[in-house]
Amino acid sequence: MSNKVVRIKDIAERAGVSTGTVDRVLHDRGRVSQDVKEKVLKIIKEMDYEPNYSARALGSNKIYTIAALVPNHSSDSYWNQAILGIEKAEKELKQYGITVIRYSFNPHEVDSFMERAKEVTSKGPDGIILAPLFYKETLPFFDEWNTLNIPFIIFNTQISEYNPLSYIGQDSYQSGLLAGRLLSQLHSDPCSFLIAHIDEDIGNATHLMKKEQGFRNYFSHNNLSGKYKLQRVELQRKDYALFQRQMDDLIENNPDLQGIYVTTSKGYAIATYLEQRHIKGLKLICYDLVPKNIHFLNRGVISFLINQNPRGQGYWSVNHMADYLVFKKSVPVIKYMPLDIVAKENLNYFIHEE
Amino acid sequence: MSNKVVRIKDIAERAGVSTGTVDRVLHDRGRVSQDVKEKVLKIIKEMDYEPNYSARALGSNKIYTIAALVPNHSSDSYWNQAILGIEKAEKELKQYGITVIRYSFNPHEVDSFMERAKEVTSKGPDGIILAPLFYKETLPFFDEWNTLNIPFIIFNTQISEYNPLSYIGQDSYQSGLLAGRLLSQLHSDPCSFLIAHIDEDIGNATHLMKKEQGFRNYFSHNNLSGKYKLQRVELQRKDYALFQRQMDDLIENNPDLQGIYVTTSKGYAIATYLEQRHIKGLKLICYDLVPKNIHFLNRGVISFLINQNPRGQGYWSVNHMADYLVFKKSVPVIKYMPLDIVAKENLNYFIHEE
DNA sequence: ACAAGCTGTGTGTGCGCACAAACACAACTT
DNA sequence: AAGTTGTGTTTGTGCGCACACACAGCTTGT
Repeated sequence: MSNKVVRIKDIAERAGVSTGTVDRVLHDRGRVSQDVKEKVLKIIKEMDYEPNYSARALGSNKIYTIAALVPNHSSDSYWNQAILGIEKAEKELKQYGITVIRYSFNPHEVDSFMERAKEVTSKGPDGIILAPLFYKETLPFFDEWNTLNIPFIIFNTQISEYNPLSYIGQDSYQSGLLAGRLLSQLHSDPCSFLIAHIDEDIGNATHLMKKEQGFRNYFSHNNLSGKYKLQRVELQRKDYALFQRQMDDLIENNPDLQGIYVTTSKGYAIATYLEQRHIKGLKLICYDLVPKNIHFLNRGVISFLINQNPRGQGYWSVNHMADYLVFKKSVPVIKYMPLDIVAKENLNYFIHEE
Repeated sequence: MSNKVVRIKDIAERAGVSTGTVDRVLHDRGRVSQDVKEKVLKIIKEMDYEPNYSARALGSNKIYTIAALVPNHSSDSYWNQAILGIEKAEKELKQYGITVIRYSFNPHEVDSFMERAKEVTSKGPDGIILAPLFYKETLPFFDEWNTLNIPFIIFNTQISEYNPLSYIGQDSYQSGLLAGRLLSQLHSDPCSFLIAHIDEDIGNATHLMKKEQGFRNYFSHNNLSGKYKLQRVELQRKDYALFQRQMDDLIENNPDLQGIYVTTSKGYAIATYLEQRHIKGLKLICYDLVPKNIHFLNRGVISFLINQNPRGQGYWSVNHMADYLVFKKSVPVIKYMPLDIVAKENLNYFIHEE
């Protein structure tokens, strides 16, 4: 194969037409006779043409606005990290005419989300990225954006219907499986494990149910159901005294309790409790590199963290949208983020990740 | 801050000079008076100028050849993966005029390396990437390339002296620490662990020594030296009967042996032995997602793999070289790859990684 | 003293592409 | 028959940058 890069001009020459015609064929802008179109397409294929993305970005000096609909619970560094990723991508893509406008909502108030989503819709951005925390309430917006022809990318929480341009995030079920593996390897003798959902309405949070399902299936698939006893518990931290009492009860009633799997980033809540009560030896696994979790990981109270990489999720969401809008590249329908197992010793690479 | 992207033209305007002058300042091509240079630099900083890399790559239609000096032991999928990463980068960068020429050598024969390295030097490429497996023999080439002004990037094995443009790979010491953490968490009762170097001349392989050092230091730093006994062993598989006998001896003489840390990707050798001898319960940790290791990871013989991501190393090596040559970006002196902990359940994400 | 070389500066061109504008020509209308 | 629309095509311009070139004013060497 030749090492010369094929340009539009080369195709035009071979086809005996001008570059403008080739351009119209490439972008399907019409105004090309059927036979010429076919001829050009054939030559494009033959010569294995690949557009020069630099030139493409340079030539079209459009300005694209991307709306980012992201929770903004300032106390929750998880979402802040997602925003950091978004901002990083924005900085890199600014020169291609990408501007990201953030619309933040309260992740615990549906109304707040609805209001912001309406605002986004009225602004008519070129693309939307969002973390669809409220399943039911989000669907009508998907419908509307589809009819308005606004592409949208979802991240963090998977919703396959209503064809988003792309989903970016983890496979919750698989991460449950992984958590099962980790806990069972940390304690190989028969004992009981807890599955803790903290501060969540798990009826509405399908991804947490998937995590639990994965966790449970790890044990059944590996014939460990007889060896380990599993128990689910839902906890709220609003009333901390109550939280403590519930934990006290759990510890007391489960003398063979050896491990706890927290399905969210709230593992630090249990870690705090364990330190207060001077309970040692209990294996604790939860999600995400928020400062409190890192604190307890370093102290050995949390054994492992599973990194959901919110920063990467934000970054790739914007990036894929830009690939679609600016470079007209095809983007993958699903981009599963890796399930990073984080211990004290490899923590740094996930914090400082570029 | 304004959302307008700053161009060379804007800087020229503000400085009251032409774009050519700004260009000369930017590339330090001389022919600019000292005061003008300072003024322009000041304005560049003030306006937070960032070059448009698309335009930069577009304008200069040079062709760059990068020489890749990589082991090619066809039976070793580790290096094949590195090559896959290199090829992926090459494909992406072809349109910017990057061509990668591979020079493969036998990783077990110094002469083979020397010969190829000489060949590379005589071809005078625009940049060189290499895995410097033979420390002593590589240094003279570094010297030569430095005088010839050929930038080189090393990966996989770190050599800090002789200022390479960049090192890409893992922090061996840190990965030893991590291995210590993993093994000690897998077996929390007092016992003894083995550090196994297989098929290597560890006198010449500094990175393996660093791994061992890290591993040992994990235990001393965490006051676990009393609890766990550590023992180093060097094994060769050439004579497999001998290998087996050595292993038999080790098992017999260490009744409290509970875990083995293999400093390379050769963990599958020990896994094979363990299966043959029907030895169960021994915890095994080693490196890299080569097929045989994956096989034993799936069967539970290997507990965890630490992924050194050869694919990523190859990819980033070419990428950084292109950043330097084509886009004139500054590249980081060290890019440490993350220490990925791989279990059966998160294996997929590291295999199919884009 | 005057060509030759150096220094500091401005100008012009082209990279591959997107897109607008211009153009040619046919098929209709009125 | 002249105008009107629509279709297929070409031509031209500009994106931001690198780099070759032009040129003026100055310093040398002979």
